Amino acid sequence: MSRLADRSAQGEVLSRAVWDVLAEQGLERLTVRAVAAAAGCTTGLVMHRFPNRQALLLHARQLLHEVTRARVEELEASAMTPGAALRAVLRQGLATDPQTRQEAVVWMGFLAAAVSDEDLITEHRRNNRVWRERVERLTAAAAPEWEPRHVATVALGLIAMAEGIAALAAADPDAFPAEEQEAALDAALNAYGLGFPAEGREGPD
Amino acid sequence: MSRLADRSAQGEVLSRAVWDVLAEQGLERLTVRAVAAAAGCTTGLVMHRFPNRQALLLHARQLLHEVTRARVEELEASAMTPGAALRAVLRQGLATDPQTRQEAVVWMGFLAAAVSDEDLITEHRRNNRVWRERVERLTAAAAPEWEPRHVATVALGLIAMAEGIAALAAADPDAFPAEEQEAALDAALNAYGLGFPAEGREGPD
DNA sequence: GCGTTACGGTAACATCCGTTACGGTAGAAG
DNA sequence: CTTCTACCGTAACGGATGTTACCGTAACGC
Repeated sequence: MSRLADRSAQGEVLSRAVWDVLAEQGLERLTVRAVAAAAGCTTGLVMHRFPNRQALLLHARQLLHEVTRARVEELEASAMTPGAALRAVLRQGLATDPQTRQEAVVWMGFLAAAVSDEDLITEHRRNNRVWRERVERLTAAAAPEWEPRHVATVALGLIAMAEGIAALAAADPDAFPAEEQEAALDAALNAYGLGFPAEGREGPD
Repeated sequence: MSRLADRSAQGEVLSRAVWDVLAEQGLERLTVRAVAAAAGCTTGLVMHRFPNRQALLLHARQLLHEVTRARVEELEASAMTPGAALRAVLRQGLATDPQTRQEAVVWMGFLAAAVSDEDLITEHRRNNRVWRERVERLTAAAAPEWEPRHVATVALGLIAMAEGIAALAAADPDAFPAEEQEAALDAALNAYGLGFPAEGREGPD
């Protein structure tokens, strides 16, 4: 029983080691040995936990999705208004601190790895479509009078902007400080008419 | 003299081979042998043209920047208005056809490779800052009444959106067809108040 | 026409990779 | 306490990688 828990916990430790190597050494140095060293074990444990390197990467990718999904759902649940939920959910996707910056680098590494890995690209597309539907749902809730087509277009713009800012900031943190990232996000929300009601958008209440 | 031309031309051939391998096989399979095979030569020629693999990648990265810069400057020069120039320049950064989609994948591969390559990350930052200044200049020309701070914020939003859309479409072309990409860009330009003056400013209804 | 030189292909080198097989060991079962 | 089993570290293997050394060959100067 404790064995099963240990097994699962070690899978998470190894996946987080994958993230560390991906963030600090890049995809080219993402070897089984490097992951084992980052996790404080040997390649033997890694290869007993996962059938091969590809499965290890896939598990790390899925865990990354699961972690961000949990964080996003908590943000969404604790938001006061749909507009605030939309902003909070998009904001967590930026690269404004070492934590999120590392996640952005890892995210990019998985994307680059997916070019030659059918499982990774499938996982990426599935997760991205879920993410897109979430932002569309939040956008529609924040602007109930919009037509679905416009909702989808704006949601795509917001998703792309958040992802783009994260990529830019991850690669050049000094050039894109946290304040500028958030200012760009808020300016976009305001321009779309999704800013805080007090600042311009008329609310139904 | 023809020797020098051949030398330079072969450097370009090899760099384009780097792009091909990066786009079709990904960063993990970007080996000197794969590049040589894509270029139709052997590793001997590659290693005589460049001192090592890192220099080969750096040259390919620089050539990619040079090619896109030339294309962007031509678009900018032939645009009728600053607003049209801004839109054209941003539009070429999307991933709307096989050509630009491949470029987006290559761009992402270089970014992932830059994590463990000091020269590549330096080159990336320099090119990105040049790119950012260009978009800021075009934005300021399209909206002369804006304050510099707002220009910078909107330009960042536009750059991030274009880059984000390209990344999304490169990884999942079916989910992000060309029309949706352009619609998102136009919607953003309109929302910021940078749409075509002839079309006026349209509301979300 | 001939020697020289530069160019590029071939092959080898050491190293590193993913993966596999084996052995020791710690903990559970009785 | 003994036995056994599951776990994991060690070490090896075949293959691939970046890089180097060597050698044939084709172009250029005289």
